[in-house]
Amino acid sequence: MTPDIAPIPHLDLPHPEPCDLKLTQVLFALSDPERLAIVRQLAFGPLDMAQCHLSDASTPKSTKSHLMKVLREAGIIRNEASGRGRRLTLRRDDLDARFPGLLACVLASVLADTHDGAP
Amino acid sequence: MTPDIAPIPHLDLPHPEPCDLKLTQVLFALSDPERLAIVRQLAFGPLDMAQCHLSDASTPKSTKSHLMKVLREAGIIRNEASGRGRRLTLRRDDLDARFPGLLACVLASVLADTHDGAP
DNA sequence: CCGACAGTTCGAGATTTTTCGAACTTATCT
DNA sequence: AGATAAGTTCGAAAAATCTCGAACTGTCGG
Repeated sequence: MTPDIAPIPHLDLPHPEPCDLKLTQVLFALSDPERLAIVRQLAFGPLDMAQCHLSDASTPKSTKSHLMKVLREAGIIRNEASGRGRRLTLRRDDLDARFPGLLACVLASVLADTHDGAP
Repeated sequence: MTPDIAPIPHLDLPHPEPCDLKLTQVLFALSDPERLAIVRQLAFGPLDMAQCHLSDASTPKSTKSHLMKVLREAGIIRNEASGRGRRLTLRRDDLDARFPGLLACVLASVLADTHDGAP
């Protein structure tokens, strides 16, 4: 058998078009604390994946990768190859075009939650 | 044994306090198409549960009840006994106090989605 | 009071998500 | 080239959700 159309490695991953973003999918992606924390970190600008931390630093790479996948497939973040690693960017404009104000007030609420645990 | 504090039937169900609303829980509750459709119907005012329709009219009562429970426990709707049935109300003010603007733009996006299926 | 409504709760099975290790790919460094 | 670092993908097990029937509670009409 011919190897066919080449398996294509995992460089440029698929990202949904702005018009294809689904509200329910976006809300679902944001409904997980860990993913929401990732979005919060990206609110201040793009980040290399290695610089983007999870609440538990000992979480396996595959789990982190999966969290990113859910966010990417929902159209919330862009995940591009950059050198040896990956650069993560919040798709602010695309989200705002499709769901005006949504990201802004989610971020406002998240950031207002003054990272406190116990007084 | 004494019957104790009376098992309490399913009249007044528990509703979270405004300050106890969790953003992730709210987003999760809204992330389901069926639940979002319910919220859309309540956007124009309270409704008796019997008047609140699901996409599939043949869905069992217990399933409908469960959808309402998720919305109620997230603090999105109020579910009060009213005569033989139940009255559902969107907790607009409470949601807006805790997550300013969130419900508004979710509703705006949902309502903009001009209930069309196929052209 | 009895029966028809209207809904909630419980439990079990079905479906979906999450988690994590192993194998693999690419880029950088020596 | 070989080694290492950084991630993705795959598969399977674990955990969370959903779906639905059965049993139950309360209300309203006769």
